[in-house]
Amino acid sequence: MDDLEKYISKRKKRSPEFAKDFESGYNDFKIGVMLKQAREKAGITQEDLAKRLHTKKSAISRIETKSKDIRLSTLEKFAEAVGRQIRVEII
Amino acid sequence: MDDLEKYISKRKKRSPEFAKDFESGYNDFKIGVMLKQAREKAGITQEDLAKRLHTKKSAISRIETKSKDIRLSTLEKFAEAVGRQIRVEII
DNA sequence: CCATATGTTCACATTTATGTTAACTTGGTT
DNA sequence: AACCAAGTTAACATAAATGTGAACATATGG
Repeated sequence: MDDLEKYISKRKKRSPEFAKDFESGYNDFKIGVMLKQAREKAGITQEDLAKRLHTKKSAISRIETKSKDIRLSTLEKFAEAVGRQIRVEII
Repeated sequence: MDDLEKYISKRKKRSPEFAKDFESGYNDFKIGVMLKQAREKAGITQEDLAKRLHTKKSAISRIETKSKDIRLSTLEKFAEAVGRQIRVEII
């Protein structure tokens, strides 16, 4: 069980709401968690990231915790701002 | 050079507009091309697909040819409707 | 403890993807 | 040619992501 799965499992226990959304919807909650971890790994705060993306920390927080859907362009900008990249495959 | 690259190369030659957008923007044009190929490989028409997604063929066409951005949920629904799946990675 | 940095949540504004209809084009068939 | 299926494009409506500011919460160091 990797970091991502551990985090999700922990958060599910704390929040039945999160668990429900996570199971039922698309994988966007997972994406939020992945993005949060990518940012933390890069060692930057939400506010720093917000500045790089010319937005606000509240928007970053929303993406990482509450958003149920996200645009591909947002995903790409976020990833690039933390020094990463997005790969999308149709499998 | 695989099918996707061949198609893109051909379309670039025909349309400088497409070439420009394709190079500069995010990879959403590529996504459109990938989705189109996935649909064709599944052997269904835009209209059939539109029905499966409870939308119209014009919306499908727009996604495949003109859209510069797309929601993750739309991507996932499209892929599922042609019997495929989306994988998103942060690399 | 207090203070400060970091993150969350809410409400409303704005932007933009998507829904929808209709007209048009293209490609193939007879 | 005329016909038909499939795809494209444009215009406008609607829904939803994102922008923005403020208030609140939660850490974390002094």
